[in-house]
Amino acid sequence: MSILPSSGQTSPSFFLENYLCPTMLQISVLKEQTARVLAGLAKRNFKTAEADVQAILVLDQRRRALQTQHDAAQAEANELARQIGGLLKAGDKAGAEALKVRTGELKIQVKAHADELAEAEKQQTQLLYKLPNVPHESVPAGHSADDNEVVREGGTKPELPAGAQPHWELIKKYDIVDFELGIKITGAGFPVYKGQGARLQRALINFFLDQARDAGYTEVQVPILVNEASGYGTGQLPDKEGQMYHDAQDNLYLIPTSEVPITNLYRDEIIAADKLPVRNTAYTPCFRREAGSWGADVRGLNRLHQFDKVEIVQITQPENSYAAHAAMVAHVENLLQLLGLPYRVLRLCGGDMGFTSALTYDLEVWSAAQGRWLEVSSVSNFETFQANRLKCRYRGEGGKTQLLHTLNGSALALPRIVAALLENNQTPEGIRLPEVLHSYCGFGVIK
RNA sequence: AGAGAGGUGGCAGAGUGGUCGAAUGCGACGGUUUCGAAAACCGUUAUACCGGCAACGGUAUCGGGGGUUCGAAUCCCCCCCUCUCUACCA
Repeated sequence: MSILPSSGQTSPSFFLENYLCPTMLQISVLKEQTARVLAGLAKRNFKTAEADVQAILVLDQRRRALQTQHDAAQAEANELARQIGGLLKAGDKAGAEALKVRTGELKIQVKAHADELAEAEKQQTQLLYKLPNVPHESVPAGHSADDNEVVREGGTKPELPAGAQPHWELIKKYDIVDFELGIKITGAGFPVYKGQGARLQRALINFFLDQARDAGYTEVQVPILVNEASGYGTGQLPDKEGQMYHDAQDNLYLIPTSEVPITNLYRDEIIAADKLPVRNTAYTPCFRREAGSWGADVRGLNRLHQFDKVEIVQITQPENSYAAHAAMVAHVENLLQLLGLPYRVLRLCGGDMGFTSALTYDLEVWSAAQGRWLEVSSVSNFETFQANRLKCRYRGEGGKTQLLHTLNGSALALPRIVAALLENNQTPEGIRLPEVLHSYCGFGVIK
């Protein structure tokens, strides 16, 4: 059965009502590793885990029993239809009519079984949708960002000169980002970059893409509008509908991250073993409605509706995914080191981790003038959680298809990097950019 | 946006009510042959679910959903998508 339509647009309710089997966690995992699942969900403070898992397993048993019955009845009906065909060919009309009696009964049975089966599957699916991914064993328990674990820090926090300013003052001083203009033509959260500001954006994008390419990632350029199936594939739908800009006329969504189009490239694919691991990178603008966010934390470039980001994505065999994950974190760390930004690496606790992730490291840079850490990257391993929906598989031992692991990370998101670069490197003579950017920018100092 | 054509296995492409999960070709894989390779020949080559330790058996799937029928790739209805021409346009 197909989780997603092989082609085409679908009505908004397609996935919820027509179910099929869009499981997120695999039933087999729930069944065989119940204790691990429950312990993991506890780290996420997921209160109803035990009852939900129980209910899913009971429904699963029921579902399978129903399918066995359904299949048996259907098999009998198929056999009778064959016989009727033979009889009619032989001219035995009476014999055919006699068999049709039984066939009529079976038809009713099959219909009843099919309805029950669909209902059981629907219920099961709805419960499965509620369950977040099971955290990796290294994930600490916790309720909020305060419980995240600082894994390590790098770089040195700068001593700022007297009269140092936050980036929202600096961008005015050097006239490189204009929020007022953005408000005029679009709205709040859509800045206009000007002059050296615009060139810095372009430089960072190129720098990040080149670094990713050097690290073995293949650059792709993807659409920034995606269809509904893609939203479901990576898990933005049905949950985070309100976070995405939506074009109702064509039922397309503006991507919140290029994770969505890049990962969906591999939707419904069985990837040949010699093509693994998949390593892709892309630059795209990203769009987030960020409904309901407000306050001092969102000043300046800290939080925007549109921002630029270079993303790295890997798709690996299960046994390799955590090594890949570590390599991705190291890649991002290296970027921050090259940029000379003080940073720290956090292992997110169960309560702060995204719904679909099994393990997430956040990388934060020190924003000297604001005196706070800013998240600039989030590197996650989704294990099979996304792949299960995407039907992204490879052929493993004995030719059996197996789900792959999907991973992604920001490498990097620009606005907060820009904020930190501006604040940390401010001098009376201007903003001294790190060496690696000079050739990309065509200048070394913003003034 | 207007008009038309079409959606079948990895690809191409037959198939208009019955043993069709689907001819044929290409590709891929295995074998024969060869010192080796090519060619030729032989064979294999979809996915998901259910049952089974397994061998294997069953069910479903010919864009999606519904209907007619004992039986649907094939007939009917609705929807989606793609292509071509026109219009528009970087």
